[in-house]
Amino acid sequence: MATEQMNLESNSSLLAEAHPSGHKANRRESRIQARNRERILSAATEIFSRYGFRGATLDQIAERAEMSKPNLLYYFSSKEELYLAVLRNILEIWLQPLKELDEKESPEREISAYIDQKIEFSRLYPMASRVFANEIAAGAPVLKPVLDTYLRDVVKKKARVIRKWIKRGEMADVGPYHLIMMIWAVTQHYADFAVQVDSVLGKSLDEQHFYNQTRKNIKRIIMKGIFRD
Amino acid sequence: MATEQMNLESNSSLLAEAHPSGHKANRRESRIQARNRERILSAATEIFSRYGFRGATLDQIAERAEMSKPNLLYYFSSKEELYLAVLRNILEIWLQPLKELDEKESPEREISAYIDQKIEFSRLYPMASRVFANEIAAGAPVLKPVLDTYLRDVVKKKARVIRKWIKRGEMADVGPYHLIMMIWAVTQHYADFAVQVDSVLGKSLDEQHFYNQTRKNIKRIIMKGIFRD
DNA sequence: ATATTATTTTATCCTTTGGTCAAATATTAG
DNA sequence: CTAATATTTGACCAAAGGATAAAATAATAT
Repeated sequence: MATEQMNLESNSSLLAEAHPSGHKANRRESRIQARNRERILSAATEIFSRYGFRGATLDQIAERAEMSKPNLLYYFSSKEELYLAVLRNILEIWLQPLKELDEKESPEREISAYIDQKIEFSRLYPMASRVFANEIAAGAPVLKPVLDTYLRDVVKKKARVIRKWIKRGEMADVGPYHLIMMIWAVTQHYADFAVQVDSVLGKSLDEQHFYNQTRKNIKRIIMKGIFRD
Repeated sequence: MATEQMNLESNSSLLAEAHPSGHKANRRESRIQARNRERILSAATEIFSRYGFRGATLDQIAERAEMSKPNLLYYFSSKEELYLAVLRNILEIWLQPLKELDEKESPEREISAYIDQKIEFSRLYPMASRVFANEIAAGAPVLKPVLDTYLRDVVKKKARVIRKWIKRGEMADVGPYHLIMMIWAVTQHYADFAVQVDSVLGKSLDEQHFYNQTRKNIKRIIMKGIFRD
């Protein structure tokens, strides 16, 4: 079992919380605390990805994390809090690559790099991707406020970058938002629908050959679709 | 509330079941039966789409369908059976457009039509799309056998069609499977991630202008990506 | 109209689940 | 080594959830 987990310290003020985990005002996170928190988050990511927020049970998560349920609740005092911690864990790195789009670089290089990073995310954190997808598909009960403000602003800013490239005649005149969402859709598909991909092709992004082939195909079509060759 | 519902009689042997609803060997479906079944399926689609199989509750579904829970269970004798009925309802029409890809027609026309149909599906049945997405993301506990056989075969057949077009030099040399999945991903995105789209753009496929703009953008990029202009 | 069948509801059962408590058991500090 | 603190667990609880039984109410057929 791939212990899918990612680090994220820079909460950049969104979804921020007073205490690192809503506990008492602890002085510092002990080694054992850090270890258990991580184990729990990893287990939770797995279970939430499979059953969604409502469908996941603390018993399952606790079992995956190899500890008793009360022990789990000692670290995260409610299911909601745990779910929030998992989402917080995901959102920032999900969005990070987009933030890096730089108008001063060539669109070819930038968009190509963006696609690479998104596919890499799908490969490294498929479960996280599915938790995120699940939250969105469920109507984003938790993330909606963040999407409405933070995500919206980031995307708007980057749409402006793309528009600039278009005005400079460096790429085709496509809807910037649609382009961004198209890249999201295609790259996440291989994580969110991994089972379907496996049914149809018998392959997964874990296989390097398939991974590269996927990357090449996606990039070929999109790049050719927005640049003159 | 759009009463999202679709008809599907031709079960084409997959996911088939003995009796129309697993009940006693009823002679015929009465008017009231048909009406209630439909109401339940519609309600179930809505609730399952929001909470997944596990997260959905019969109470919620019954309430949405405006009947008591035992009454609901009179029509579908278990939650599983209801879920299966919903999925059955979805799968065939989800796949129908792909089946229509015809090698004797020009790839431009065929792929263009395919994209159109998939977007239309996202517009008409967003909840159904999310139920399907949910099932897949959850590891396809119910649909896996069907995906492994039926879906696999259909896609393989159509990949062959695309390969033929490529050999004839009528389109670019892209991986047929990746092309198909790319179209799935992009078109479904607007249904499965509708909330996100709304957060970022404040628009939905329900708005005709946005619908057309989306369609145009997707097709522009993909078509340009696989055809020389 | 009456018997038969179909539909609906009320009451109920049993299991699961999120969460609490207080008692143990480790761990760390002095 | 001992006191204080942190971690862990077993026993519970109340609410929710899937499902059943049996009685009541409608429809339909003859």
